[in-house]
Amino acid sequence: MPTMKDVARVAGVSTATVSRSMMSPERVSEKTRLKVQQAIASTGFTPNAIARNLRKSESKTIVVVLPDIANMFFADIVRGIQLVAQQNGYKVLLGDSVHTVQQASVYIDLVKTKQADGIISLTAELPAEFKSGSNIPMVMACEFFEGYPVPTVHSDNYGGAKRAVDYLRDMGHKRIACITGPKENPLCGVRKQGYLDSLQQGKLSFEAAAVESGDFSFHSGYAAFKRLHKQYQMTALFCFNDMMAMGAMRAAMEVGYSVPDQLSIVGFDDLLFAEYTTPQLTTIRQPQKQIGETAMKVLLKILNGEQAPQESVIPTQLLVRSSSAVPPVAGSEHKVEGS
Amino acid sequence: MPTMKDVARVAGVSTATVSRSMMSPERVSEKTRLKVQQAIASTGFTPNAIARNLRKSESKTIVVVLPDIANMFFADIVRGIQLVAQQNGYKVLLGDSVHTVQQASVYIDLVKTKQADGIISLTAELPAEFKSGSNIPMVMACEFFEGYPVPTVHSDNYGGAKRAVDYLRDMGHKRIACITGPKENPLCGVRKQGYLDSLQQGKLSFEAAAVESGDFSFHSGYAAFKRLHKQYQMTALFCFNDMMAMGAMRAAMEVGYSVPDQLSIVGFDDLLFAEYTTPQLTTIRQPQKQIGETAMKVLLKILNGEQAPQESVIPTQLLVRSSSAVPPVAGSEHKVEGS
DNA sequence: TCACAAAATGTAATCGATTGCATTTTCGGT
DNA sequence: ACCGAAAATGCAATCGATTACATTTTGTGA
Repeated sequence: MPTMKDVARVAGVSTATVSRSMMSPERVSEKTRLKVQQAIASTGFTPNAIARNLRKSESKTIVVVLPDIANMFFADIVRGIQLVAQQNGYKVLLGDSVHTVQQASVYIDLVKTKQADGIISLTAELPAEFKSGSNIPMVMACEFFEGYPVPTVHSDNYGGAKRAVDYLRDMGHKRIACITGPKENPLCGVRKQGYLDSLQQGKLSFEAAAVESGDFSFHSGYAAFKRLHKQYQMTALFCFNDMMAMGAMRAAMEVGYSVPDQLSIVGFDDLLFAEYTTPQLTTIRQPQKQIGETAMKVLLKILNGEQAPQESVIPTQLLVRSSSAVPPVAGSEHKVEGS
Repeated sequence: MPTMKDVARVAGVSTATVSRSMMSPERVSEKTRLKVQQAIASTGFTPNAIARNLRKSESKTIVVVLPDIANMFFADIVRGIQLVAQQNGYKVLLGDSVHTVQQASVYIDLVKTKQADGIISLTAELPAEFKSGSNIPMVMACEFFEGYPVPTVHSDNYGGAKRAVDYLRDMGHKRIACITGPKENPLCGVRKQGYLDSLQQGKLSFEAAAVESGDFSFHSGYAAFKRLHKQYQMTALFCFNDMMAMGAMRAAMEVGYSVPDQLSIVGFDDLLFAEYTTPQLTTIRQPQKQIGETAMKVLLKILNGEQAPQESVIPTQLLVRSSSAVPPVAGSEHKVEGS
């Protein structure tokens, strides 16, 4: 591999001049700049970015940590990050942590070892060091630790959940069930509060039997519904994400509910696939691209040493499709087995 | 940030000793190694990998170029790559090329500039330089240029397609339609040959009207079916991927086919979602993880200067689920509008 | 034509680790 | 206690670029 020295020799100048004709061409005369360019072409020289990074101690690279590359929810967030990063001369690399802290550490080490300048984490499964604050430039998107010292960007989970349930109430539903995510997930607490507040606002009483929890997967939604429908007679169901909503929809159909006539289902996320289900899923859309853009902007501020907002909340949006409708008229509800 | 010099000063040794106690501990006495370890801990030192990479001129990092991070088909391939990479001390970073050659170049430049050691490309949308052979360590997985000098790993497209159509024939289907991918995609030519050969082997005549093409997206599958069912009366449909199969299934149901009673549908890929459709999709499974593992193994050979196979073909597998069945008895076929 | 500021270029230090070679220390054997 | 080999350590060059500072060249006005 040719180095700058080779180019310098061929062009008959010093390496400093070669470097300058790339970094700050205005400081080099037209004539020599041309010579250098030709020398670069004839040698097939590509600057060794490692050496440059070492010298400038920056890599113009940021790493995005994903908990699961198969989870399409993150795709548009990454696109948003990429857009803003590119506009500011940064490269984006992705790391799949496969939901493990250990793998996440590998990517975080890239920053510690100066191979990357900063991190945007789309997962909360991170090494403990972040709980006490660290000096690694990092932004969390989508998830958050409560009160942890890491700047966070996420959508309006409370507002979105409340909007979903308000919508069902407004159509006249009185018995609204809910499938939550894992209880320890802080985001779930917030969404659940939205659910509860909407019920209360509509003077509907909360029943513990109306709530089941899953782990955000299709199968957990399926299983949760199978438990749920035995213990609670409902006309509407709000799920904390689309995957579980799809699983629940499958389960509901299997046990004889017709959707949306006897059961309205609302999800959360607006996955691409939410549109492809039959019936198409009504859901709360998270503006993923905007979340990504915002996260990157916050990270840029941190990298530039500016003051960065500790928390950025992005509004959500209700998308009404065909999995939800007014409640069934009395007598046409789904009959629970054995009752 | 503390450097090795700081550690050396604190431990009262030279930087060489510090380096050695990390790189080759057996060459350092027990006593000093301990001193060094304490010094490392007390200074909070993390080695600067950039400096190391510069010196050793390797980064132990490989980059995987994805055409579209939202396409879940690639997820398990990445996992397979990651597994083998990790076992061999390599880090894996992903780059989303968003189907553009320009973005792909950015990631390829990482290798040219020594920030990464090699590339596994999951897309054929690459700069022209590869057509004539390049000295960049690279492996292509899933796609391939015909006759290009880049080692390739892909599944048995011909055999998979033929298997799918054989299966439909064996159940008694006589009118088997097909939705292909873009005609210019080399992989499509191969799959189509599998389709044709199976027809011929079953003494079924090929009709041009039985074939429509899409671009692998849900919507294109949907649109292709809407064209197809007007021009060809079929009892079975083979789609070149699952997304299009899902789109076609939606379209088929909309125009009144019942699946699988009146129409059997078989896809290709085995996406996670193929299992979640109603009815569940029969498909040709590509062993994605194995493709990833193989690709990484090939890349390792290249990186180690060993002889690498130019082409590796991974067998596929037929997964029979509920979107396919024996053909309808005479009289119960779907009636084409207006006929 | 000369003086002097501005522009162009070169010299050499630097980034932070690794490592070949030289030097010092340790230790077993006598 | 002494010798020599082996083990441990240190010195300094090196990877390939960037850049402060020094030096040379160019160009301008009188």
